Amino acid sequence: MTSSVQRKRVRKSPDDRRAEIVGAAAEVALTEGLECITLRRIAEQLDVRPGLISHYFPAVEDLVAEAFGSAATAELETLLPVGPRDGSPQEHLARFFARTTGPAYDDMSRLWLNARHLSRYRPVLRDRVLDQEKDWRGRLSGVIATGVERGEFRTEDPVLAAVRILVVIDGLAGHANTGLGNHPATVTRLAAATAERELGLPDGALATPAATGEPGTATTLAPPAAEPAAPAVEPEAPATEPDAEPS
Amino acid sequence: MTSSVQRKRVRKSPDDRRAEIVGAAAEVALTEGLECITLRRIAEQLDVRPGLISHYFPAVEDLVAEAFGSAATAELETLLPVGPRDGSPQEHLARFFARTTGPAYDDMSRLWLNARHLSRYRPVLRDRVLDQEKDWRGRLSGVIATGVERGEFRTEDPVLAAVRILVVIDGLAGHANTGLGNHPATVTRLAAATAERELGLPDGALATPAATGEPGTATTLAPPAAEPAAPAVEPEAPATEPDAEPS
DNA sequence: GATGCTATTGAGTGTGCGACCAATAAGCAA
DNA sequence: TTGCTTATTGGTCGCACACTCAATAGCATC
Repeated sequence: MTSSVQRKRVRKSPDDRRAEIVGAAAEVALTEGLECITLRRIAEQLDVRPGLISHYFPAVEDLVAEAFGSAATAELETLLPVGPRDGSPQEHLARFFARTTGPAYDDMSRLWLNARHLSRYRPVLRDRVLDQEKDWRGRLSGVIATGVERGEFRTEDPVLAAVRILVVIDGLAGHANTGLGNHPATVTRLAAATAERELGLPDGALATPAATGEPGTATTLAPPAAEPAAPAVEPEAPATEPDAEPS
Repeated sequence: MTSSVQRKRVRKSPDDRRAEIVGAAAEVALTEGLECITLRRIAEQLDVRPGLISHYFPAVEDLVAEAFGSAATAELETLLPVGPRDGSPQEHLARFFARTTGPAYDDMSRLWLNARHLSRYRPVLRDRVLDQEKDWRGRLSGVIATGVERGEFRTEDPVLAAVRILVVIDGLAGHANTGLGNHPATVTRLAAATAERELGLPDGALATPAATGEPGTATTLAPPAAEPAAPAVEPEAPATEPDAEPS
């Protein structure tokens, strides 16, 4: 009896529900930030009650780490797919830079920044960040090593080269996120340019299709050489929502 | 009457008090993070009541921005002093890299990371971050421009070179803060190496005193040389406290 | 030594957070 | 259909936060 209507319940298998929760949290993390992963916010997203989230993740910190791991893993998968390499390592890297310096990567770079900062206070997240760094480094150095084997690249230490490349990308990300828009191509060019230097490639070898203007005048002082062959992969534009204030 | 002892009050001039508050907030920002700048925390630091902080900063967000600006300005001042240049631009840059890639810069790089992330949610801080970026960029490009005038450096666009250098430094900072310690010298070398390339300098020209091994062989494919000796410019060790959980 | 200005306090408001738990209903198995 | 397991709910607790404001006391001035 009584007027209080009982809420309709949808009962799902723990595995499904758990995956659903992590998915929602990853989405919130990408669009609004890791701090916005709260019991109430995720519950609202899934149209369930906060208690349910607590049931699956007794400590929210674990959900935060899981959400970051999920998002980062997914991004790495589209960034450097491990499966059938349909192109040369050089083409792979060119696509890699095209995406990481493009708008499609904005959310992800914000998330990396977010995770790096937050991992200062949250040990579980911190470990996840270290894991992801390892994965990204491993995947990238793998591509590089393959390139070296094929004689496309020349470097003594693929891992070191990978780390340096990732460092530059993160640096660009940090700056891009603060400014209103992205950096001009002359700045983002730094990423590919670093890679070219690390891998013994000619200037412009890893240039983004769009930036194919006058290669050689741009980079530094070098009057270069090779024309950048156009690798044909343009990243899709991600749907982004306005941010929310977490405090 | 009554047993409740009244708290002893120390009355100071608004200017002094305000400066004191900003100073305390800057210290907390550097050691514990911008999120730890709360009315209670800063009040405790100064042994006053929270209400007093509110009195000087009706919106905490303003204090946060002020604290960041204060800390960043101070750091820039020791990093690239504007006054009497006692050395050549090249020496200036070498010291710049020695410090930015050393342990004395740890707190500051964490703070930059912190501020960049937090500025996503706090407009006032965001503006401050942009201001500081402008200052740092201007100061660094100034040194570079001087070097160009003197024929020490060679670059088409000092500002572009400055931005690229700062991007690399921030990238290193982000990675260093996540990992347990700092990166090995082979990675941090990336910063000076980028600058050398941007400025048309020979490899190793900006190397840290310690890393001054075999200039010219080091940068990319070559095995790095010297073991770290005692650097001439040794930064003071900052007193660091264990972190607190801001939420 | 008295007076007035104001820097500082103490007490309180409302909000959002994670965490906890007994009660409840969904849906599978008998 | 009946019963049982358990996924899900609703409600509550305590804490930390920013912010407000009348009351109070330090101190310069007279």
